[in-house]
Parts: sequence; structure tokens; C-alpha cells
Amino acid sequence: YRHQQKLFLDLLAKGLAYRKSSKVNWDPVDHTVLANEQVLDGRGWRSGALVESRELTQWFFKISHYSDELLNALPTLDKWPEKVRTMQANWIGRSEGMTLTWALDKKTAPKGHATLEIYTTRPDTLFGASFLAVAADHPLAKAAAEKNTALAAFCDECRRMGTSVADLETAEKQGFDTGIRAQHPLDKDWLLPIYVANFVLMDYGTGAIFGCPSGDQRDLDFARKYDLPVVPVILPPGQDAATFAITNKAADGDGTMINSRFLDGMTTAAAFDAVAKNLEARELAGQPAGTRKVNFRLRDWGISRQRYWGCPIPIIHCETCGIVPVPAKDLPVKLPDDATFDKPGNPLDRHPTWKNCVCPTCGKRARRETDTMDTFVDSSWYYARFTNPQSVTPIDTEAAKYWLPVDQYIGGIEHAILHLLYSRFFFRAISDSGHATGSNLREPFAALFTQGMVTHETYKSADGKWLTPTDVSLQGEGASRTATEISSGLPVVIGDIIKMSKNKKNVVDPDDIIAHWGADCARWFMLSDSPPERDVIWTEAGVQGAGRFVQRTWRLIEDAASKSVAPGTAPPALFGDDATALRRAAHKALDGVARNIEGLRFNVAVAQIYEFTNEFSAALGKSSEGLDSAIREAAEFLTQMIAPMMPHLAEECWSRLGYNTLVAKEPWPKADPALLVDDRVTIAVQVNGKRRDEMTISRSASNEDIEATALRLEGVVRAMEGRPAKKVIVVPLRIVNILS
RNA sequence: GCGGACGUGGUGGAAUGGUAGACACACAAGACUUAAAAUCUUGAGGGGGCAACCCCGUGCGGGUUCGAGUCCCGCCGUCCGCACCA
Repeated sequence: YRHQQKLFLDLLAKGLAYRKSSKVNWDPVDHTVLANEQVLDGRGWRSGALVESRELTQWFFKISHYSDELLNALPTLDKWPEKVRTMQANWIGRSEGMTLTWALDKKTAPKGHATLEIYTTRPDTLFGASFLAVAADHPLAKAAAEKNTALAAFCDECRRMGTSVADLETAEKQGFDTGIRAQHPLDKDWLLPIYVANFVLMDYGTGAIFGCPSGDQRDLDFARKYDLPVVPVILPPGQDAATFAITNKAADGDGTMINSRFLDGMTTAAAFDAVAKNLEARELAGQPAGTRKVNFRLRDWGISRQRYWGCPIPIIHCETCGIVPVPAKDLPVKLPDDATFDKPGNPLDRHPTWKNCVCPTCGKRARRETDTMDTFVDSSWYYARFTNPQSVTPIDTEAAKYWLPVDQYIGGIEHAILHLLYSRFFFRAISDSGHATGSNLREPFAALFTQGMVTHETYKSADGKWLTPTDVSLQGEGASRTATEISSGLPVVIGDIIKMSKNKKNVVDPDDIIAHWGADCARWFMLSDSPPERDVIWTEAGVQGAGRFVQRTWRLIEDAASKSVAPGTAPPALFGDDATALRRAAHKALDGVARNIEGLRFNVAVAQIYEFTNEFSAALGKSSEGLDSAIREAAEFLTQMIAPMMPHLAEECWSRLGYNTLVAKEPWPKADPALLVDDRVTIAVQVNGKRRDEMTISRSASNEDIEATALRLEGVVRAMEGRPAKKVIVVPLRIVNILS
């Protein structure tokens, strides 16, 4: 906490942490702030009228300061999944547009309101405007509502909808005419009505828009409902100006400008520029009537939590001095040990004494901040702290420079946005406030791999209760699979395969798995079953198979140990055919497994080990010159190959092979390149693209030899039916294709 | 609505544009056993044929190529992310 609190205060000093009042969704049962997804997750009891909207002062980190940088740096993260980069780019949500100032009609405007600022990404469609709309919380809406009770009621309705309606997509567009009129920026004689509309968001742009019904679907729906003009201003490519009309589908793409005075005939891009230049040059209330503006969807990060767990925010509230940082000598601010949890609400706020303190500046009685930090703050810099956990400063810059960025980060896809974006922000923010400064210290994670989750089938009894896998017995296969409840014999509905959750009871206890199968076996199954980026489906049958392999490997090593030379024996001068074959298999497997582990293709690595094990088993029954030496090599290779995935078994095997060292400490063996390539290769022969035969031929055979041999093959002759070969394509070591 | 990914046997899944289904699970037959378990051997994409072998086959329809699961275009479906973002 000491270090994290120090970081917080340094961010505060840099203006990267701040306090602001905003509207939140408040859970009146738990007395805490609800995230949007919690309101909208359909859990029922939290949605609807139970959620309150309230004004709350909370702490934020200014992630928006880095919006551009976080977006622009995404392409440099070339070892991150495309998916995650796309998700982050969408989340940051950069859009280029303009802020336009509209003069309000003096006769209708409330006192103190002379202009209205709106944000648009489509200034080109300005001549298609037929109304303006503001959010219910917009100052202009509030001012207008003061003298208009019907409008005030409408605004209240909008606010309630904002926090309670889960199905936004079905919510109807609704508006209320404020009676205020605004002058069109390009024609002061053109007055447009200003509405309060439920689909305008206060926290995006300026909380106000202009509506161009012909160019935006929402605006069109709104215009049709309130009978506002619909003037087409963009002619989509391939449409005829004489016949083009807007019915119920807005033309929101690019095209040629029409009905737009001096813009007519321009492309949308040119019209954007023309309007921008025009408005930038115009003056209104002492400033340009329009300015180009880049907007982001990304909001600042609210880090306040009304919870006991989490790092206390090191701030003291003093009536005289205001917000006072806790002095460095008083850090860390610790959580009380005697908090109570018998009531809802923040235990720190409720604690009888904890929040009482004196102001470090004036010495008067003051109050501690009772919010704690979001635990995502902790996870945003732990990797930097880990480079030297003993450091007296939060981060040891030299250690960080040496170790960071993290070479390979592995985590679930569920962190694609929050954790990974917060970390990218926080690392920059702490660097800019004097910690971990260095040219390589901007992005925390050089490479990212998102692994899948462990999933399991779900089962539901006839009366709709979730059943655990141990309650159910399964019969049949494919579409005719059925399940019955063991205790009652009644049929069971087999449900979706989903992430294990206690709620749906589709869980298998890791302790049980380890107790019954062992950790090696569990790990082996998970690695072997699916590619690591995909979800793995936990099945009893699958883990049984892994268990059999554990036993089989042990037997194989035992057998091999008894048939091999002693450790450290020099290899013979000559190996017989079967011994050489075993050595080739061992070296190929070693090479392939190494490559696949490096590429994180663990399931393929496992398959290769299986394949090699099969060959190894078969070789043990043979007799060949030098076989005992080859067996030792193969057994040692196998042990080393399984070691990363089944370390306990590998150590047992290593010991059985006569060593009293740890295989974990052995270097990965080097495959002999000479044993990786075969003298003779088997290649397929196609006639007109269809495989008809195959041949085994010397690796160094010339194309002419290959062609001649291929044309003599029995299967080829049959398929040619006496026709001559028109063309023969020879791909050395791969394939021959004969066209006839 | 916008953005992205994916679609291969009964199942999980292999396959730098070059023999589709490696490997495993499940299944079946056989060996061993008084029996079962375990283990070992064998079989298997679908269809036809005694067999040799032939035809069809990677969601559907086109295209590029000597050659397409893989590349391109258009559909269909599934999943994921964002979503009244102006």
C-alpha cells in the first residue's frame, strides 16, 4: 500500500488523478456503485426501479490524457492478438469531427444561454439539418425545464430510463420540443427547433447534436415521429438524383452532395473540408463558429470503490484546507483490523474512529478519504514491482529497465480491455510522474497470448435444477446422447458447454482432480486436449486417457531402463537399421516438440510425444546393433520432452534412468541435424490433381528421375488410360502432378 | 446496427497452397483372464465392390491455380466484443 499510495499521490501532483462529481448507478441494497454491466446483466433484482441514480464525488485517473497515444501505439504491439488490439481500438473509439457553435434565437432562449455547442462527425450534412437535440441532463435542457413543467417531467422520465432500461435497442426514440430555436451556422435566417431527446448522451461529445434525418438512421426515426423535414443531401453512388428519395432508410454512407448550396457536387470528404474551412473563418461570440475536434469514446477511469478491500486512497479532507495528500512520512494508510461487515455500505465510512484524523497542513480535525482503490490499480503495475520487490521506491528503475517489457504475457481474453488497457495507461502515467523512466518503459507487455478457459457441459434435471457432473450418468454418442440423474433415474437435459461456474454446477473440483489423478495428469490433459487459445472441455474420458498415458510412460521408461546401456556410456561406432530408425524418431520428436512448445502449440507437442512413444514402444521389442544405446538416448529424450508438462513424472523417470540429479536442471538436448532428414522420401503422385499412387525415392533424385519413376507407377499408368502426359509438375520432396 | 473470429469424422483436434482426418478420446472385434478391470493387437470419413480398386467428401455456391480445408467473392450458421458514440 505504501508504494501504491505514493504512486497515486505522484499522479495527483501531475494532474493525472482527480476528483469529480458525476452521476452513478447506486445499488440501494449493497450501498455501492454499480457498473453499467451490473445494471444491465439481467439479474433482475438489481435492474429496474431498485437501482438509483445519484450524484457522487469520486476519484478518477486521467486515462483520456493518453487516448491518442494508447491508440497510436497499438500497431507496434505486433505480438498481441489482432482481436485484442481491435477491441482496444474500438474501446478508445477515436472519431474526427467538429464542434459547432449555434447562436440561439434571442426571443426563445432562456436567460444566460446565447449559444449551443454541438459535436458532429458529419459537418458535410449540415444543409440536411432539421433539428437540434440535447441530453436530458444538458444545462440548456435544465434551464428550459425551469419554466416548463411538462418538459421537466420528460427530462425526469429520460433520466429514469437511462438507469433502468435494460433493452436500450428497443427503447423508442422520444423527444420534447423545448420551444428554443437556433440559427443555422451557415444561414442565420434559418431557424431550427431544439429538442430534448432520450437518445442523446450527456457524456459523449458536448451532449448535444444536430439531426440530419436523411443521413442518420436515428435522426430519421426521430424526424418521422415528430414530422420534421427530411432533405436528402447525399446521393449514394449509382443513384439518380432525379429519382433518389429517402423513405425509411437513411443514406449514411459517402456520396455526392445534393441540396446543399455551395457544396453541391462535392464528395462527402470535400464537403467536410469546405464546411470546416468556412466555419473556422466565421466568428460567433468572439470565437470561430466551428473547430475541428477529435473525440474519444474512452472515459476516464473511476477508481473509487466503497469497499473494505483495496488500497486506501491517501487523502485527507479538511474543511479549511480542502483536499490534502497524506504526507509521505505517514504512508501507508492502513485499513483498520476491526472493520465490521454486518451491514451493507462501506465499512471504512461506518467505522467509529478510522476516518477521524488531523489535517497535516493546519492541524485541525479532518476526515480521511473512505474510498479505496479499484483492485485493477494493483494489477496495473505489479509486473514492474516484481522486477525488484525489495526496492525502497515503488519501482526500481534499473531493474525495470533490465526486465521490462514483459516478454510474454499470458492471460484470459476477459482482460482484453480493462486490465490490459489500464496497465498500458498506468505504466505510462507512473513513468511520466517520475517512476520507471526509460525508453523501453512505455508498453508493459511486448507479447500477449490469450488462453482459453476450462469449460464443462451443463446438466439440468427434469424439474429444472442444475446438476453436478457427478450426479449424472451419460449414454450413447452424437445426436443420440442422453443423460440420466443417478439418484432418481430420471432423464436429464444436457445443456451448453460453458465456463465452469458454481452457479450452473458444471464444476470439477481441482483438489479432487489432483487427489485422484495427480497434478501432472490434469495438466497433461488440459494441454493435450485443445489449442491453448481455445476453451478446453473438461471430460472424464479425456482425463482418463491422460491418466493411462502417465502409467504407460512409466512402464515404458522402466522397460527401457532395463534394456539400455548405463548412463554416460559412449555411443557405439555403428548403429543397426532399427537402432538408427529409433534415433531418427527420437531426434525428430525432440526437434518438433521444441518448436511446438516455442510456438505455444502445446496440443501438437503432446501429439508428437504420443507418436514418438508409439514408435519407441515398438522399437523395444526389436534387436539391432547399438539398440541399447539408442534406447537410452530415446528414454532420456522422452523424459526431457515430458518434463515441462509433467515435471513430477519426469523426475521419477530421470531417477529410474539412473541419475540422482534433477532433469529440470538439465539443458534441453540438441537434436542432430543429420538425423532429422531422411535419405529417402515418400512423395505422392497425382494425375490431373487426384492422388493415384506414391513413391519412395532418393532425396537427391533429379527432377528427370522423379518424373520417369512417377510415369511408370502402376496407379499412374492405370489412371492415364494410355493417354500421353501433357505436362508433369514436379515439386521436389513434395509432390508430382501429371496432367494428361 | 458496427467490428472481429470461426465452421474439418461420433468427440477434442492435425495439416509452410502439395497424400485431408496426424495424435488422442469414445467405439467395435480379437488376445490374455474362471470372469471383470488393466494391458496388448487390429479396425474404422461416407458409399460401392469378393478383391484390386473406384466414386464422393473440410457449412453452401462461385472463382483463382497444375493443385484449395488453406487464397478471393457471395451466401448460411455459430461464437465473441462494442452499441442510441452523433
